[in-house]
Amino acid sequence: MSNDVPQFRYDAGFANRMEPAWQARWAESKAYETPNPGASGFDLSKPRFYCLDMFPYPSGAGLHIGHPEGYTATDIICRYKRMTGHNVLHPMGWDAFGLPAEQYAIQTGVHPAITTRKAIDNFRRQLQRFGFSYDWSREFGTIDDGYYKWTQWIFLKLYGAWFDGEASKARPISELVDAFARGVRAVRFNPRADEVSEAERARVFGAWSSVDAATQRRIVDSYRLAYRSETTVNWCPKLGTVLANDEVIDGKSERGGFPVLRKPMKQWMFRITAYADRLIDQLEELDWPSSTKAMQREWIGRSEGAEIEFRLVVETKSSAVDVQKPLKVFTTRPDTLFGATYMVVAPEHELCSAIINTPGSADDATRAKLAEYVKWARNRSDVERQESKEKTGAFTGVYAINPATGKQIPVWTADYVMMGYGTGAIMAVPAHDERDWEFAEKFGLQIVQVVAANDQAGKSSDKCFSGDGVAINSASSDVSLNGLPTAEAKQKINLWLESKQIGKRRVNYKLRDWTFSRQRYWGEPFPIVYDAAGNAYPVGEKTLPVKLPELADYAPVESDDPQPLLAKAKEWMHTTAGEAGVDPSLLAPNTPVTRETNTMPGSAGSSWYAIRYCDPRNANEMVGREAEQYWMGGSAQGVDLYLGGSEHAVGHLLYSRFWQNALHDLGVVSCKEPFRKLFHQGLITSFAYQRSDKSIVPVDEVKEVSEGEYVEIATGAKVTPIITKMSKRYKNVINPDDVIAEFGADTCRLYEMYMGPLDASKPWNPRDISGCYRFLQRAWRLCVNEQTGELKATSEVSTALEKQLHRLIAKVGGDIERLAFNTAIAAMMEFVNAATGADKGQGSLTRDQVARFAQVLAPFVPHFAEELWSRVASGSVVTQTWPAVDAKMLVDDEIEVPVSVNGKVKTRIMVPAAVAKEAKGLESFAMAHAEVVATIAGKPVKKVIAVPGKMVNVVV
RNA sequence: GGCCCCGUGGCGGAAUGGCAGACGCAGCGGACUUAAAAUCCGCAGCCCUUUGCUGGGCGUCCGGGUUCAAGUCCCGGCGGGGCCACCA
Repeated sequence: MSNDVPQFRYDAGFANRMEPAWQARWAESKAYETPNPGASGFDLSKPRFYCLDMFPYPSGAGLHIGHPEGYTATDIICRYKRMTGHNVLHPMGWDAFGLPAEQYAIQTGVHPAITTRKAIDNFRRQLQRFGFSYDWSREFGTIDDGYYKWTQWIFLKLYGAWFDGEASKARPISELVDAFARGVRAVRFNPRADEVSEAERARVFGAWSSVDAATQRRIVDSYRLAYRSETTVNWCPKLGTVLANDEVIDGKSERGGFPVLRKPMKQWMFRITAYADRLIDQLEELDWPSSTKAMQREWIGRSEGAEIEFRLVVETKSSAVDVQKPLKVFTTRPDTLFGATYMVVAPEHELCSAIINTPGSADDATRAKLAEYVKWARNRSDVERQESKEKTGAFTGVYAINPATGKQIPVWTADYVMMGYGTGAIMAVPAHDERDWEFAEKFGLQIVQVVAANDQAGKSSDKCFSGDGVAINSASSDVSLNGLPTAEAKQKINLWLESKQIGKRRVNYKLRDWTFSRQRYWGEPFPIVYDAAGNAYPVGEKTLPVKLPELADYAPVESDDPQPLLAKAKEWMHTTAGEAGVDPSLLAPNTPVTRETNTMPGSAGSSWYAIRYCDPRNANEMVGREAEQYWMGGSAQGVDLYLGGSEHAVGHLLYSRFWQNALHDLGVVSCKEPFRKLFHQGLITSFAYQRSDKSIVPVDEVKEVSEGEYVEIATGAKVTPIITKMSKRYKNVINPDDVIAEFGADTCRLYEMYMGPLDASKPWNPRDISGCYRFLQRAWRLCVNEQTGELKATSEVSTALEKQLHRLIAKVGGDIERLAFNTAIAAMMEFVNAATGADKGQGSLTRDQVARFAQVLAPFVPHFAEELWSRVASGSVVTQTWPAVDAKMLVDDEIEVPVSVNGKVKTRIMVPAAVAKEAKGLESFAMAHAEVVATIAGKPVKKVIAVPGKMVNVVV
């Protein structure tokens, strides 16, 4: 380090001194705080811009280099929007309840309330060091009781509502009770409230007041949007909790990768399935990546088909298996009914247990084998199921009658049929379904072809054909499908089934209701208490929040018998109805009650935080009406830009939409969809090295022996550089703190935006970052004297540079709008290169040009821009108006137009701009041009295409 | 296996159907310097040709097609990535 480094050189030391200083000034002047409608300083005439980052989960490890990628992008847009006259809402907060924090606490032995607060403080410090323009006055965490109070309130709101299938919207539960009481048959109820049979519904209509209270309660409860149900759930013994479907990846827990079993348990559920159609249909209106929309559509998995009833025949004479009760199946191919040669029920299907538990329902040997298979299938984990798709199964001993052919067909059980989808039973058509075909081949079951492929009918009978074609072998005395194309055959058979009352059209969904209970400690308690009989009562709104009790021991006990942790907080758990604020007309205040001891999942708090930011300090409402309508309502509904990773495509992004829709139905919020525009930033990857056996060597165990040649230090063996996810194991994790120390925050921000398109996954290259660093140094030297720190400005205006500056302003503005930050930065570099080239020592930009250049830089490198601005004008650059573009400055007098012959560029000619902007003029100008004439060399011209302002193509 | 996205120099990447390779990294040459670093100026897809100015050919994974014109649109392969995956 020599001491002749100029005092005002732009380097890391300089950046690290001045950046925190500007951050302090911004905080002091509340530069980024946004008033709400009605507050002083609020200007209703400005358009709004609500820009939200997916808030982070504050982990002990601190910020990852991927975080600032999205945050820098939104920061640039927000800064630009402020400069172009918008009211910008740009908040930040913490998604802080949930498994990872609890697991970290268990590992470290420190309470999650402490570790989480510490992690939040560290995250906030790191984010602020980047100079992001968040409105910190709106900050909150999902663990704040002032926030989770309203999470609980929303739970109660949805608990107190049901889904009216007729109106396709949620309504207060009181309206359902009214409808029952008045016997209004016109009200069609949620078709998936399966716990109440048609018969029972018919019975209570018009006789509601004479139905006993317990039955009333059971019926009403079965309609609620939040309900308790005994269903098969994902149980993870190692984590000691139940998990939602999106938290289970390939049969293992998303957190920790532990095995997950399926287990029947009584759980709080959300009836998200009621919204399946709306969640699909409303995707149309959203400006979202098409891949994410596709993922949501597939996750919801709507499919149309028919439900068909098969009469059962029990060979042995036993009444134990109810032969009156037909076996229902769902199929998307009712047209193949004539080819249904056997049936399969899931091992968990009630038919299996009925046969196993009833001696004589089938012969003893068959029953024994069935019992053995069902037991085996139940203990088989999802991982095992996915590893081997070899078909397994057992005969149940009973037969069914194919209603089309009238033939007896065997009923089997096999774990390739899922209990959770459709009715848990299928009709098997081995000729036209690959799975059925495999199963039939293995167990020697009959295969009957009933659809012929359109192109070569009947040729491929040795293999299964699952496409559409023409029905064959499908006729009885009653109905014939022969000769009909698949679509028509479906229609005809559906009509026939309906006329015989043995089937009906039906839509099925893969989407399951949202499992909402967790047996963990670190989450929101449910606002629910139970009486001695186990009936649930909502806690009174006035007593919210139900605070999470202090608990010293929150470690899970690995077990197959789920026990909620909050049951350990005995004093908290046992209370009275009055204490819990239960409506005294339901329970007398002195009635002893126990609190629900499950907690809500991590996804609860994140399902509505976008709404709360509109009005985060409101103690009386979850959100004030005026604030919500201004920031999220109106013609452009929802958050104007929501940015985050694509890993939340079906979890968080679906749950949020569900809550938003339901809250909208209930009149709590004015907008139906939470996120009008969504964008995913790409993954930042890193370099690592691979041995010849594909194993990966940590970066610190490798050295470069020559250009592009790397060896493993320990062995001297050659290794190949590869691009991979950052991982502690590979020692290729980039820490933002280190990058800032080496280059400053502005350079780090700039590089992350310069790496490539925002949505692309791209590798971090430590070499490339110096390009951005050098750019800032060049720009600095262009405008500032490094020795004195004073502005370097000329008084001579260069028209060329002035034009280029206007182009830059237009280009950068347009690129920001389309989130193309890399090309915006490239344009700035070009500008600096041109201006540096014109610099004869005293600068080439005027004071006014430096000012506008600083304004263009401000969204990207705000500290740098402030530092520059402070040398040309007073005030802060971040509150300036975006510089104007003069359209006249964007055009040249003459433009260069390429002339090609037969599509190949042969020459370039200069054309007056006025001539070039019109096809005819351009054509005649070009054809008269000496160079063009020479190029054509007298060949006969067949055709000339002149594209105004672009090019001329001569066809000879 | 199904669906979606992608394939451009040594590398990251530019390019509303209209001049392929902007900008940056790495590289090369020059200036400044005793020297190096830094900085500034310049060169730079590949191949052939010319002493040189130059001239020519081939080029966006491969093969077809549409078009006056294709990296871009269509069809068929190959390769990479993501998501889903026994959903009847």
